[in-house]
Amino acid sequence: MWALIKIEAGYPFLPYHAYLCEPDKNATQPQERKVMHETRLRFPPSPTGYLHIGGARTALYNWLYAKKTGGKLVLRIEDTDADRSSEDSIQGIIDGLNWLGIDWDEGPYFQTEFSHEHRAAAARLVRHGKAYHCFCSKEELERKREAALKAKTAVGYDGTCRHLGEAEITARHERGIPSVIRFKVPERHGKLGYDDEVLGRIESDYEEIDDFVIVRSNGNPLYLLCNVVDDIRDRITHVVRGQDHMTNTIKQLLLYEALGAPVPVFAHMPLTLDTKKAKISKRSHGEIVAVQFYRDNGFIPWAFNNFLVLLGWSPGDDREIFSKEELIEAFSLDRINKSASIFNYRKDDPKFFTDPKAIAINEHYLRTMDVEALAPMVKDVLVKEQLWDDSYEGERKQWFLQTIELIRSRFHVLTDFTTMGRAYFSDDFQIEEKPLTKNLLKFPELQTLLPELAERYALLSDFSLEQTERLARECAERAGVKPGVIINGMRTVVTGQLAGPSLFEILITIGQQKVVERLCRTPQFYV
RNA sequence: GUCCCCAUCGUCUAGUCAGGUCCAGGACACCGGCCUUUCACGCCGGCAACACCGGUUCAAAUCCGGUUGGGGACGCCA
Repeated sequence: MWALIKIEAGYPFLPYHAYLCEPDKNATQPQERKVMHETRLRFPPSPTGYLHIGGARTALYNWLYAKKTGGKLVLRIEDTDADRSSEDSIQGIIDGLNWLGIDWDEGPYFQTEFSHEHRAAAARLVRHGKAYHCFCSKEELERKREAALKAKTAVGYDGTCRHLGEAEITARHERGIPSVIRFKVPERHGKLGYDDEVLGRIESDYEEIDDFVIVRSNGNPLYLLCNVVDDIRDRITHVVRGQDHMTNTIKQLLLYEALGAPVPVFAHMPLTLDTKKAKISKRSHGEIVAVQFYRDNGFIPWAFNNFLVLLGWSPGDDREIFSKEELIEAFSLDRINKSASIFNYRKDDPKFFTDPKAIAINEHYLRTMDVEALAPMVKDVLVKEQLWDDSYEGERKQWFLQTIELIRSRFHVLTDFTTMGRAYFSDDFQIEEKPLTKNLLKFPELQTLLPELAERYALLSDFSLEQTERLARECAERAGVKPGVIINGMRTVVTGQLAGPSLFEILITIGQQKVVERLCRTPQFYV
């Protein structure tokens, strides 16, 4: 069981380390022998919308630390607010985590399934005089709050019901006056605090802490309480969450104490802000902060994780690209940054649809990862656009892999295979405006030259790099134009693109028959 | 208004705890060059920051104090 070993002077709590120790009867100084229990972390999203990048990053950090320490990650859906929770968002969150490849060892648990425990805990606190019924009405409280705000004085509960007598409480209950349960913050002087793994020592004056509500008037327990009760039950050893929870942590410390439970290690990660330095949220930023958006826009899952982890953490050296194993190895809580980072997405930027660094990291993986590993991801986007052919996994597998290899260095996201790379997988593709005018319309002679060249290509028994290039250059020479005119004209007609790989490589890849057909179609673009 | 947290290039950051090796390193973005049938990749180069003031010290991005700025919390939301 838990052993309480070391008391830190001046604080009513044991430092967390103490709770992670097992007593050693033989040791003379048992506090020096720290036997760590299995680390247990949790990701507790509230199902009020899709998974957004802040949540994903929190999940990632928890997951990484669990993996690093050989511990467990618990997924717990905090659905205590029935009004705002939805089945859809539960599924959305799970889908998002699955896509990212963040797996969990236990759960998903649902907070509502444990409400009896939360109520029992609240009842126990009341019984022990550590919480009390408060009969102040919402309106009254709101009025006081407004007044305090207006008078520019402290905003917070004034303790009206804190000292109500037994008889008075019973009387009010009998009269049917609704009440909430408030936690009774101990009357102590001095400070309350904990050692944050990221921020260091965090302290707060007891006087600053208001008696907070733990159970609503309808009997439903609130987050502050549920969260602690669940963490105790789930034996959570490390709480890694955003800095927006810092004031909650102070209050929850009191709850742990009142419930007689060991305090976990806390690590508060910096928040991710938008380009105007406001906290990112689903409501004000929409799809650009949704994990799903990155899935749908051709991101490689691990590349996205790699980007996210760098938003507020660094390994201490110059490395930025990590394999899963490397990242787990390199990750640590104490190298998490203290200051908030900005998610530098560029709204309406024609070149970058999100943070340029995210795209850069994605490109890196897209261009360097093993083609065999990339192929299934390319398959997914092709399937979605009805460009997939089963032979790409059968007799044309080599062709498929080589084609990916040929075209990927120009791509940024997976969906580029279906847009810029469309002509490799389908005859139904558009000629882009720019190459049309620049490479085709500008040279009317191509209307006859390209079909002529097509005829020669059709007769070629050896449709090779050397032969296709030789005939193209001969064609240019006969017509008295620069080879580039022929080459870029062909690129345009064959791929629809202004830029691409070496043209003759393209021809071989697309194949003799299709190349001939496409070259013959040249005149139709001039009408 | 109160409390808490934070502060290095445009952005992500290294360096801060153990002051000198930092007229501050890397990445992305941007600009230029090389390569080239195009575009990209790649390679080479460039631009660009210690918020401010004071103190401690032989020496401060680094330690201390203050100022300013930014963020967060202050709910019968999570």
